[in-house]
Amino acid sequence: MKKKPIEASSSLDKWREQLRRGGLELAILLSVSSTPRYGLEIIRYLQESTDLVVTEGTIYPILGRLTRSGIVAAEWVSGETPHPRKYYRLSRQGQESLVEMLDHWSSYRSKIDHLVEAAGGTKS
Amino acid sequence: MKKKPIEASSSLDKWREQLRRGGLELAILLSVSSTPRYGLEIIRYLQESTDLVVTEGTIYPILGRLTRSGIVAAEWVSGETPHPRKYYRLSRQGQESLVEMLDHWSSYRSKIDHLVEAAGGTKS
DNA sequence: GTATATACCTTGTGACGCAAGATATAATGC
DNA sequence: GCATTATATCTTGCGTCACAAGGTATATAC
Repeated sequence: MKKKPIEASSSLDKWREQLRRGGLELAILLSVSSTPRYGLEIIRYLQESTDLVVTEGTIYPILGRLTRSGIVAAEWVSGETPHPRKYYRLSRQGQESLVEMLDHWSSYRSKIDHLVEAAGGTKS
Repeated sequence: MKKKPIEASSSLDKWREQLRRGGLELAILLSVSSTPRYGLEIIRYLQESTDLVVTEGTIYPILGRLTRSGIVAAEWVSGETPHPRKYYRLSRQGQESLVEMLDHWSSYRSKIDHLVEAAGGTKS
């Protein structure tokens, strides 16, 4: 028994997931924008600094995509640690993309907040 | 050739889409939270007040899902307009969900903004 | 009666995140 | 040696979702 009430993914849970996904790429880019980081390190960084939970199955495909499109650059570093690590950093193009993304994020945030205010008009 | 460089949906475009999706449900709920609205009206409202572009193929499935899960309630109104309209409003449960979603949105926004600040630390 | 306008709904497609599992390397325990 | 553990990266398969495109319904205009 026990069975742990698998009402698990309520529509609210799903929504939270969806929202998180929206900013995932941005969060990852921000993680490697000021200093290079490797995969697992990004996961830990996001968890520690924002409690955003990202798993390996999520992050590696995204990093691969970002690398292929030239937004981040990857470099293997071995010898200093047990297992070689692949460090990612923003490319020149990535820096430009990031600026645009931040701009877009800020504008998007304002739009939602505007809706919230418009809707909350009845509140005291 | 010609071929029109179908770099069409650049990775940036895709990202913008993804971000928008994250807040879509919230935006729709906010649209009907202070006053009932029908489908096309929601589309126009979002476009006019936030320039968020949502199409019918997007909104009806979402409204259907929200109705099935009891977050919004739908009511047909006919007779007063050429074509009958289906008005949506927040249910009691929907009001509770909305409060939680707003709370979550606010927290999520802070997390991303926190990352932005952390990353921007190097900027002169 | 056909064209136009408004409104709602459905189907097919492609992208995506992610759980689960595979692979690699090296240190530690016996 | 050989198994275990720890760290690290990568891949596969599944389910979900937004959305373009196409379909249905109603009423007015010509």
